[in-house]
Amino acid sequence: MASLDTPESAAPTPNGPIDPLAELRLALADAATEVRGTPITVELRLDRPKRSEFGDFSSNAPLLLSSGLDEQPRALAERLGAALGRRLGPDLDRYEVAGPGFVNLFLSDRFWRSALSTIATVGGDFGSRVAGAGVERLLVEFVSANPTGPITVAAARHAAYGDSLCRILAFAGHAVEREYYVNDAGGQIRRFGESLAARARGEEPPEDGYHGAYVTALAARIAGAPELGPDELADQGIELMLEAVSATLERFRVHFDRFFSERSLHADGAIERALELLSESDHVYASEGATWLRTGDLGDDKDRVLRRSTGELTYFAADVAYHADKLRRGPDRVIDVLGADHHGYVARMQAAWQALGGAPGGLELLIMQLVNLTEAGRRVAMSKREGEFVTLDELIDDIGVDAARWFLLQRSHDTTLDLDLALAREQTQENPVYYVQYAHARIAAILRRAGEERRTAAASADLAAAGAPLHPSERALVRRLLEFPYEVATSATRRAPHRLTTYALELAQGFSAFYRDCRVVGAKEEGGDEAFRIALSRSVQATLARSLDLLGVEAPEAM
RNA sequence: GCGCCCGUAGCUCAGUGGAUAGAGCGCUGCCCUCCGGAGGCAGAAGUCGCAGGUUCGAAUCCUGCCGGGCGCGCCA
Repeated sequence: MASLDTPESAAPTPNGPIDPLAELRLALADAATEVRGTPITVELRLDRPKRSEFGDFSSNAPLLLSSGLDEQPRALAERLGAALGRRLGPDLDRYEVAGPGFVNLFLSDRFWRSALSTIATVGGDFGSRVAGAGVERLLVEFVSANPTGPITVAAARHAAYGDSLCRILAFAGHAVEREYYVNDAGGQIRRFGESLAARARGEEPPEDGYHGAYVTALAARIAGAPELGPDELADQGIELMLEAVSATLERFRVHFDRFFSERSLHADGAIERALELLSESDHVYASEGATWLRTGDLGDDKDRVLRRSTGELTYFAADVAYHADKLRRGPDRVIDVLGADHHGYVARMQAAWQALGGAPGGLELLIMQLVNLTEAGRRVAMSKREGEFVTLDELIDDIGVDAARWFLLQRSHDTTLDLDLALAREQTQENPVYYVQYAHARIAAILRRAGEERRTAAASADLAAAGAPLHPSERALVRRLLEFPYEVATSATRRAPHRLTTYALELAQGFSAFYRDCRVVGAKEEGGDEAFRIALSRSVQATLARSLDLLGVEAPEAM
């Protein structure tokens, strides 16, 4: 059963009734306080019942509130329903007490009309939050793929997820900065340079080097490559690779505010400064010729090396310095999106964060699981070393940006994902992304057909005024719209963009049912309310467009 | 061996304490004088991995097993 409660951080804004459902929840809490006689401490929710005979909304509040009281849940439910009825007045048709102690609410047309009126007034901002408690300044790092090769499908999932998450967080009212950490230092860069040097001379790269065909092509683009040394080649190769990566990401509608270079941390002494800082707080010690961070005392399995016995700094040392930099910039929260192969890294990074003086919970490490591409049951292998992989550019060429983003976002980030290329390639009803886009385009066609005059009339009509009785499909569709603010808030707090693919699909289906049952243009002929239906269609269109925008998918006017 | 993630319909997966567990694909059967048929409707299909526990109530929380993926460097 879908829960319609609002997460704590998504309290209704003080500047107006932009969320009718939140108002309903407030009325419920108010009524519960009256019935109980003392302020309530438990979180009360309004659920969406699975069966229509259980009402438009359902609450289990009596079951929760009766604990510790003498009163039976059903008796409490009866009093709660009555108290709620006094608050909602004509917005409530009736309530029923059911099961072990649920109170089921049946709202009136007056409620639905008034709710749509509110949604239509808010327009494209419906579901967004511009103020209120819980707004944070967030620094989100994602992708951060090594600049030694093209963006792969695995990194593409990170890109789609991180970007969509940022869009959602921003829409939910947070201030978001997006950052890409460029691993342009260390052993792999040396191997990259050596591989370029070998290819430039027409030789095979070293055993542990990079063997992809793109390395040869890259070497060919560097002027005078055969005469250059590995370091110089690596420098130029990384520069070219980063340009390509950035272009691919922009093509994928993913934009970063900053590319943060690992090498710059070495160059400007930031790592040394971070080490000094940690030494002052006694988190660092020397042993076996190396310098260690005492992560074992802070939840990690063991201590970790910052400076090798050879004198070289580790990748970890640079990352610690990077996070010291993030911390110094003062965001309320730092979010890193990491690959599944980095989950062993989480404990030491959290330990380092603590050692740096970061607030508990101030660093959030999200682990992305892997992507498998399937094509007619066959799995497409991906290994950057062997050069046998599908790049994001190839994926986009194959199935398009919209399908690629939708399918990569469709599943929870912590589950492995199978992407069926054959299905994603379909431009028919079998493909959910086209289904949703089709619904959007169809509404656009209907509104075009309605014409300027009817649209203007609908825009200026008093939607909340009494009118023709609403069809069940109309009420169901308004209710689906009302869930949008909750879905946005939940997607944000749970870092779960995939919820919006489900929501968009359900909203599109709700519109299809409405379209089947109710004429929009010419509604009067069947006793319907044309202005209401036009406004409803517009609101659905706007909410579909917003949902797709948060996913980074286009909402076409025509297909 | 230890750690993280996962196990829900034939397939891919939603569903982080509520009533008879859902969607998409696939399958079966219907519906185009009707605002976009690139669509819609109906149906078949499930021991929610297994076993205990907590609870008025568990796919959901706890414990133990089983199965799969990924990790466990003075690599990045």
